[in-house]
Amino acid sequence: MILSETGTIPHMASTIAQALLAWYAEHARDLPWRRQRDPYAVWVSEVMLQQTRADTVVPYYLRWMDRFPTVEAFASASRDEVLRMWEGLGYYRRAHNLHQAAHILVVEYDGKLPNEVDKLRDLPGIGPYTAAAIAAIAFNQDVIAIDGNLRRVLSRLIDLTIDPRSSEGERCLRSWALRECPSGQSSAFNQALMDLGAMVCLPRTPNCDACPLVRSCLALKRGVQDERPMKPPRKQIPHITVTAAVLRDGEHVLIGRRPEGVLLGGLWEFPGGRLEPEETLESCLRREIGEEIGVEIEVGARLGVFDHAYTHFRVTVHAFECKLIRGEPQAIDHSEIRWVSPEQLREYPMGKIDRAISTTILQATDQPPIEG
DNA sequence: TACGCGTGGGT
DNA sequence: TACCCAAGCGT
Repeated sequence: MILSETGTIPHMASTIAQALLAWYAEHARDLPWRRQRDPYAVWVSEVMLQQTRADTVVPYYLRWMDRFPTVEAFASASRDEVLRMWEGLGYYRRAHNLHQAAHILVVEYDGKLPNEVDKLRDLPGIGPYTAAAIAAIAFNQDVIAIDGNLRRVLSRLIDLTIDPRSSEGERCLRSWALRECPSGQSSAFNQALMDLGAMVCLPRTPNCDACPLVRSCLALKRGVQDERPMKPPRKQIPHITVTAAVLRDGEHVLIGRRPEGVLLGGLWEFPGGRLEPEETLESCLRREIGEEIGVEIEVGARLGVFDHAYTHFRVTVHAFECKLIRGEPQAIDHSEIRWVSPEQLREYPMGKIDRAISTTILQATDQPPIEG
């Protein structure tokens, strides 16, 4: 037997890797981005999958690849169309960075993704995980892409007693996985661990009976599988109250585009803002519209109340019909403002709450004639 | 290192 | 209800 330079036996998979890959060959999820190995498709899917479940991504991915089948097709699309295709997926900076990176690929790489981790890592929106995932899945490079699934699966397998998100914890997981990964099979190896985490080694009540690695799992052996991975305590999230103005001028309503880099950056919204202590909803809205849009308004009927939970805070939005009293609207806090008809609202990418307000406006506008 | 950045499903 | 948490990245 010839040993490689590192002293390991080449192409000799460990017992764990063999069991894992055999399980994967039989149980791999049939996901649309797995039906080919186009690096562009792998890239798009990986970015969509950041902090997002596969079931959620599937319809977005299919629509995306249908509309933007190549890097060039995507790069030449408008910002608003890209955001509309992304609307509902969240973390909108991902769409912005994806678009930026597409332009770089067209100009510097002939529209092709590089196969090296370091070059991938330089593209906007591609961090350590996504760079490794593309290198492994699309190019079969011997790297480990550590995501939430791998953190959980590997933490249990080796019974890691420290936070796997810490640099020390991640180093442990990576070096262990790299030793186990059969050279040249990183694509299947990485995806097998992800599928194991997504289907069997679940966050709560893992289905150890169905696990191909049940005999190797140290946490199970010690009965601490429910306490892995170790996680730091969470902080409480605040709940804020916000007002929003549906400012009308004849048939049109006013919307503004949020600047890039903030919450819901690049998306359109109904202007308004946070309720300060001792303020009424009405005075809050008059103040906010004065500050943001530079006009005086009269606050009319309440259009609706909308609740939403973001990752770091919870919000209740009170939307009001409003009329212009004095002044010409200006884009002060917004990058752009526009008067649009209710029907045009659907063309403007929006977050969850403003889309709900839009829908309420449209329902009030398009009230079909009552039959009978 | 810690935090801001969305949304939806599960319990 | 309220909380958890999911194929992370950028600063």
